[in-house]
Amino acid sequence: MSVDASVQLIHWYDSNARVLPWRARGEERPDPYRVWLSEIMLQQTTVAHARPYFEAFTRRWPSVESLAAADDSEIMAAWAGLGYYARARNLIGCARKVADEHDGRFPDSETGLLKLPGIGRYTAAAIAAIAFGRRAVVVDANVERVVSRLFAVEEALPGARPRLYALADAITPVERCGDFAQAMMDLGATLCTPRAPSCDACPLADRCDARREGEPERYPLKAAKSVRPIRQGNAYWLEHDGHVLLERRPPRGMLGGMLGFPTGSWAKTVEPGEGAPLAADWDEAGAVDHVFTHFALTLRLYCAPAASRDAGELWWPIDRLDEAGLPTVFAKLAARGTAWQRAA
DNA sequence: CACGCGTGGAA
DNA sequence: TTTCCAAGCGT
Repeated sequence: MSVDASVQLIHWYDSNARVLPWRARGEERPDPYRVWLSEIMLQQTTVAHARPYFEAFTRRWPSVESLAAADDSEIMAAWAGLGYYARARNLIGCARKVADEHDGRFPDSETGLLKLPGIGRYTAAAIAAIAFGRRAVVVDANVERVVSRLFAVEEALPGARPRLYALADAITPVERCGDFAQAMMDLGATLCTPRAPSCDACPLADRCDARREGEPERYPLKAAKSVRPIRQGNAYWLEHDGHVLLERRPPRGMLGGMLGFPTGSWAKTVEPGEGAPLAADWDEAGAVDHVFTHFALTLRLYCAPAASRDAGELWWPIDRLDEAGLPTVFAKLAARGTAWQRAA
């Protein structure tokens, strides 16, 4: 594929680009803060899922300085439901570093951006290209799919990554590099899709080796993946005077830094009632199932009234649990606990 | 470099 | 119902 093919793709993008809230309109350069925020939210996340979060964040925190000044707990709660919570912790660290050490301006080079928490190779390249017009090789899962099809790459992921990167590098132009990157991603998201790609509408169909072979859906080849293990555990709903006991989870690990109900251990098999925060007449209130990336979890819920509330503990008003910013698995438990409370 | 790390929509 | 997967990063 020659450079004029990238021009061809950008031409397609000029009339087919998706309208997205973080994209600048017309000639103006997009706001680096909004580009950064969108790129973090979009990591492993669909546009449809990220969009309302982006709208809420930018309305509440219109600048990196305002975000840097916000409380951790407010930002974590606003992120609740978006998943991969390390992104939110790194988002906070990055905003404060930019505000405190870079005078509120994002670095305009890949190497500068790479020094910031939560910004890896893809995101640094994307921000450099989209926000600052730099020539950068932007390779995400969309680009890997498009490139693997264009050149019918027979090597499987993840081993093919260096080869796909080199191929992407070879077709990346200097001019309008940010638009080229977004064009590749829009192409992957709308036409060159994982299943049933719309080759008939593709601006690069006449240059696509996979299309020529007749099985574009076969690419990218992927290594076989392992089975997802199943774990179980217990969760505890302790109630007093219209409040329920929550705890802030440790800053690292599963759901790190988020609020949740006390739980015992999560393991292949867990005894009923294991890990209770205190001795009580626990009432069994059913169970919830939840599937994470690398394991499936069943949590049994135990409910009991508490004799008192200790200072230093986090007791949340039950009728305002929807404002607590609970990760989805705990939001499911909250629904069961609320049902138990109403029944009692 | 392999693994840990969420979620919800589509087929 | 199950499987796949979506603008990856940190360790």
